[in-house]
Amino acid sequence: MATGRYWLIKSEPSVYAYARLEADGRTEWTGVRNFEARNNLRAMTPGDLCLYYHSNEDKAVVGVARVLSKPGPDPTAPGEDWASVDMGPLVAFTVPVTLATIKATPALKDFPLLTRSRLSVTPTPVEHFELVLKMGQTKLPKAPASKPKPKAKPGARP
DNA sequence: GCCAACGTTGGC
DNA sequence: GCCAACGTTGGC
Repeated sequence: MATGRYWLIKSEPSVYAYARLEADGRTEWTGVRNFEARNNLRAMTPGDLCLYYHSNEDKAVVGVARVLSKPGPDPTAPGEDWASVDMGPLVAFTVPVTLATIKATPALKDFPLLTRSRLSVTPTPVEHFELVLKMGQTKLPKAPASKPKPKAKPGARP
């Protein structure tokens, strides 16, 4: 299916904050040194959306990033079997969704951020993605990349 | 700054 | 192939 998958990626804000991704416009997501996280990176396809979590200092999901390239080798580990992808900013959350809030939300008790707390790249079920987005009082920008226009609902607005 | 969780390494 | 030791992540 053309519809992309959903992920959660982590970064310490002092190392690479979401605001910096917005300033840069695009960055190569490198430095993942965990096999499972690497395999998750390799499963990404362009257009996939990632919740962007600030670990340590903020402990909150602060925005949505978008995968801009196919996965490739991680240039920061030449000759080794790691992976990277290009990421770009999509939208910053109106309100950060804190870890405390997530933990206090029963519908998110199986959110991989909680159940796989030490993994820096985790797949995220679409319902978790949408709920966190809603909790961040944020909507995705309309018609991002290569998706067909949404169909008008029959008998909708005048 | 401490500590729990857990992935990774290396000895046997 | 098991398991203890070690290192790292990340919350508190």
